[in-house]
Amino acid sequence: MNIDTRNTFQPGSPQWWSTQPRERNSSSGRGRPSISFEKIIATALEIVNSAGPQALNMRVLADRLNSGTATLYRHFESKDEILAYVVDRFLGLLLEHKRDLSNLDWRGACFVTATDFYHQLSACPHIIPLLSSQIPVGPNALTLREAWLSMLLDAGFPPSMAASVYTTIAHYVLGFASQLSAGGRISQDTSHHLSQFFDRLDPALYPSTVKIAPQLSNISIDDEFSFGMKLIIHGLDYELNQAKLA
Amino acid sequence: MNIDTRNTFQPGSPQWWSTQPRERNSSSGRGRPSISFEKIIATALEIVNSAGPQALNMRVLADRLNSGTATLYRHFESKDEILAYVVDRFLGLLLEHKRDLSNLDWRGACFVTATDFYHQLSACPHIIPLLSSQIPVGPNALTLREAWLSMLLDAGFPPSMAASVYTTIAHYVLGFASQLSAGGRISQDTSHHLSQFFDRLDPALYPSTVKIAPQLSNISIDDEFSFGMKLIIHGLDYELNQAKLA
DNA sequence: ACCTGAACACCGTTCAAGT
DNA sequence: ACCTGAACACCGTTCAAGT
Repeated sequence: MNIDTRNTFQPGSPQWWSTQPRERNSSSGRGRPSISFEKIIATALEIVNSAGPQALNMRVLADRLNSGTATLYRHFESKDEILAYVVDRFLGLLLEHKRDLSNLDWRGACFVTATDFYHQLSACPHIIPLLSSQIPVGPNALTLREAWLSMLLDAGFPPSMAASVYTTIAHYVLGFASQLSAGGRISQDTSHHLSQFFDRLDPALYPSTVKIAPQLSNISIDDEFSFGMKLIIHGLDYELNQAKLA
Repeated sequence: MNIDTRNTFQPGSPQWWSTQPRERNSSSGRGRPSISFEKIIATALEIVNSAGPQALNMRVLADRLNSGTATLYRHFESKDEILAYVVDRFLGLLLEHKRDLSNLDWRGACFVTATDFYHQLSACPHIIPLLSSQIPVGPNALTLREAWLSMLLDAGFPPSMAASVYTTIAHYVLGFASQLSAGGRISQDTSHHLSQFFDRLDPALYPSTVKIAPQLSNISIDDEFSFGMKLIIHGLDYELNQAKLA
């Protein structure tokens, strides 16, 4: 736990992103910096992915780059800015692995896209807390959002509904992933402990919890994810028909 | 941003909770401590609610209690333990304000319970990041889970499905609330900035995003929440019928 | 001009001294 | 026995000195 928000990230004033890809001093002729923008972010993402956000501190990052902490501040305003770029680079992975959705209807496309997002998050659980603490507005985030929204518009959702659908699904995936990261730090060990904990509860006090204890902790989290996504898509189907009738 | 997880909370081994309400040295006759367990948690919750988790540090908390930091460690093992109790105390508010659901069917009960939870989170947005970073297993968390699960079982959901439904809705509410807290730090100001940011995007690059920009940032977040909850409940209705037929 | 070691400020935690 | 000021370890950030 231990959420530290000393330097509050202001998602509403995304001061680090321009609407055009920012030209960083990556190889600007004379006086080229010894470490590049890209190299810093790549290294930071490596550290986060392998050891979690708490393992990323400016000293470790600088050391890994054979540099000093102060040098990092020549490239980035703050650690938060670095983390924002790390998140966007992670979202870039989704773009790279994007599947062909052209022969799926919107139901299939929603399911596949959400599931791919979820699986990518499962593969990089350490990214999840970072994603919940900011509204991603980097270039890759924008591209992903655009793809989602245009798919929904093409499927015939009215604009106001497309926005709601996008929000609903995004929140569902993120909410699911959040608990994944909370429970997933040492997941094999953890779920066993959790299951034991629920089993040991007094059945007189918590009859339903005890009854469902095996399901609560042993069911495949992936199956639970699919279950909820199907619920949402089914509900969407209904709403879309209502909207078309109106 | 700036997620600090130095002292990782282990949700699977909830070492601080017993299955019976723990008897703390609140007024144990002789040698009573100058500050009580309850007083510490109440003060910590006040600080978190009014100024956010980042404002809660051991020095501030000790000062507010006219004590020293070391004294806090006579009552709690760590700051994380304090935060876990803060979360459970927050969940206690939900129990206090619980509405009578007896004349609602499960659809209404789901909707009302999820919405009340969501509203309580909106009223205490600073609690949200704490909730996503742990699986609550305190006494109030257990009582709430029990109420949910027994309601679902009573409604005729088979046990395995009740667990999935509980998980789905919990994740949805939390995912929604997460973005609320990410975007909600200075929400009135923030949503204006976000909307400006989306408006200024190049329509050639992000046509759908620009088209939906007003919806994306201006739509009432409460309406979006209701929309998604209705989707889920509608989907549940379908699944429950399927299960009953099988 | 660019880089960076060293310092500063801050915070969780512990310890030894005080009552 | 209980409390707590002071110290320790750690980390984000800055600054002044070095090249």
